[in-house]
Amino acid sequence: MTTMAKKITINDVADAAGVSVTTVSLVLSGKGRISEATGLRVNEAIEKLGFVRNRQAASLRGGQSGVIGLIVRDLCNPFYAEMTAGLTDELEKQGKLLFLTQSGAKGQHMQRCFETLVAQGVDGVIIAGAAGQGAELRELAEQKNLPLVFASRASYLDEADIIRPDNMQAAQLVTEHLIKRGHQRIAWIGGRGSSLTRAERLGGYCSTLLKFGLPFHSEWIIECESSQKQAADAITTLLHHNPTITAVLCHNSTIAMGAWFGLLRAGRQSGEGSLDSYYDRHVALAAFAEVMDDELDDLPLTWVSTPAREIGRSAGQRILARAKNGDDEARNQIMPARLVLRSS
Amino acid sequence: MTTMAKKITINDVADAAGVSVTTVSLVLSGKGRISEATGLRVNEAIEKLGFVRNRQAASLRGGQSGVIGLIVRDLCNPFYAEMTAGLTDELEKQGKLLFLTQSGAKGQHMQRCFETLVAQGVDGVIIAGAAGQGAELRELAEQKNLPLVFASRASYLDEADIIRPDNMQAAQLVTEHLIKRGHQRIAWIGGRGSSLTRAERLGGYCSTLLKFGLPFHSEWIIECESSQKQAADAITTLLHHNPTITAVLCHNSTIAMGAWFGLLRAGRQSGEGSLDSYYDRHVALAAFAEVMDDELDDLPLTWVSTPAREIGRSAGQRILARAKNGDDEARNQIMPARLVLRSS
DNA sequence: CTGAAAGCGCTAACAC
DNA sequence: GTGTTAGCGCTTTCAG
Repeated sequence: MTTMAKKITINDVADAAGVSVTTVSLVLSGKGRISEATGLRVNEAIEKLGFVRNRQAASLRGGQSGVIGLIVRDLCNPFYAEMTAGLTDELEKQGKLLFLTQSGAKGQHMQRCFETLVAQGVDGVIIAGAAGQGAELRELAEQKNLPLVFASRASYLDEADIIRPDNMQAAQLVTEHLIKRGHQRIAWIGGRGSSLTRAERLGGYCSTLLKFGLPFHSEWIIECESSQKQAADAITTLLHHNPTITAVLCHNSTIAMGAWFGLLRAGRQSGEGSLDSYYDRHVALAAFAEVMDDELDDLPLTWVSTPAREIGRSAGQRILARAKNGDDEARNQIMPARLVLRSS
Repeated sequence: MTTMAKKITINDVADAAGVSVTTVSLVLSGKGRISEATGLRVNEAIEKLGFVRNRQAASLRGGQSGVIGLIVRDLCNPFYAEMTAGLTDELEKQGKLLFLTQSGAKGQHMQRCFETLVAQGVDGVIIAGAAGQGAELRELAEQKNLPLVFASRASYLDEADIIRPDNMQAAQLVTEHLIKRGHQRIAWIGGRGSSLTRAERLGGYCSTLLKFGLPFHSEWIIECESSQKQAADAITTLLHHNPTITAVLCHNSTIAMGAWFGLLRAGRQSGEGSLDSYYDRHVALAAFAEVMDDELDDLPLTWVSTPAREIGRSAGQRILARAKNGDDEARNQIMPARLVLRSS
């Protein structure tokens, strides 16, 4: 603690530059037409004094705070972490800032978070993982006349302004890919029955099978925790009882890793080769990936990705658009998945 | 967009309750002695009007904003994600809020982030992953008279107010554990040579070996990316060339998973049993874990954890303490690791 | 093109 | 206990 550095305000700058505060403010925001000379003088003074504009005061008077609030269910979940990273990137790029709050796994603190953010004067709120409180929140936001955007992993019917992955299309994409590679007996491993994301993906998987006139067996759909060990065991059992299966869809990267080790153990390594040469020996693996996982680079599998980061970015653009224009345009934005092929 | 709800201020509340703004303010902050009756009346009015206090205005006048800024290197890194989660938890518990910014992997945006946070009037800044810019930042903060706390994964010599894991102690802990279980030939797998965290851990590992008069072989220390495949290959090669090794320390959970599969493949499964019965057959595995990883539950290994979440929490407490008291007390806080035993 | 002055919503002296 | 009043630092009419 050297010098109790007195806070520099635009008044000080105005004095130093020999102009009025209005002029300084104008220079700061680049609004009114300021003569080159004055502008220069003001900027010099700013530089010299090390002035930083107090945004709180600015927004108190002006209106927009340049701050967006995020309520995220659980930051440690890689999907949300990645989404949040994408969001801050986008916001910072636009010169905005983010308030981070966590609603808790079951959304216990949702209400409190929302209130806090409102009190801070945010220009909009993004909810990542609504935990079924969509309707109330939307009402609250409307009351306060505050832009609200949802970013989710699956669709919630009662919410309107939402950005989410197209889980069904993702599943269709990867299923169709496997079919086109000649696979006719495609199984599914991973996810809990209660997962909405999984349900949507299963929809895409089943519908694609139907579309190609392929058989659908509910015994080929294995529920399983996201654990490599469980996945390895699951795939082993599955193939033991259903040796004709030639391809397996994995609900996420952990499952995929586990499945791969399971295959290794069973001597039926995954591979992308044509069926003719691998029939009855190799089983092809494909997986869903919400975040890029370096681990997957080592595996000979094809995966379909719905970049969480992109969802974060879009959510950022969206909330800013809504905060700027009084109202909004597009709603219910669905982010398509991309197929990433592997040979290895 | 139903009604352009006019913003409610304490003036409205004061009117509605038939008191002055001071009284309302006092009730809000619970400071002055307010009579039971008035307090009740004010709160009723607040409730009825749906008033939310504008914190920007409050902090503009009062001083403290109740907001802390975080500059994190990369949110997608599980360590930082967990740390950030712990931090927001702590702050929210204390009624504070967090601004989240990302400095980028190489700290490219550090300066800009810092400026932005200052402009927003934060009460303090936490830096997670300083990327060697500690000194400049500390100077900047001192200039602005702003509390600054570092949260790191390893020690940076030029930074003072820092909270970090005790990597050396962690390594000592786990190494000593292995030795006490009878292991005398302990190898190391994982991490890049450029990692400071790894260097500190290696220090603890080596010094413990020395302390117990055990041999140290540099060939037993394998550098390796955090990939299961590479870890599996590395441990296989290692044991092939050095079959007498009885235990392996893994730099993180991915390495541990990979090592375990490598052992499986080689038929030398990890186990915690006494050496007598497993000698020359089983190899014991131990690992460092910065975040709890469910995957590890499946593995028969002992690990030592430095909870990233705790570091976040401590950083939160610390910055708040510094923001409250003009100055600080403890510095360079080192978070000890905890040994978690497994039998399985 | 630039300046004077009126607040944004709230808090903190200081009165009563 | 409660009311009056003067700002916090900035933007924004409205005059020059």
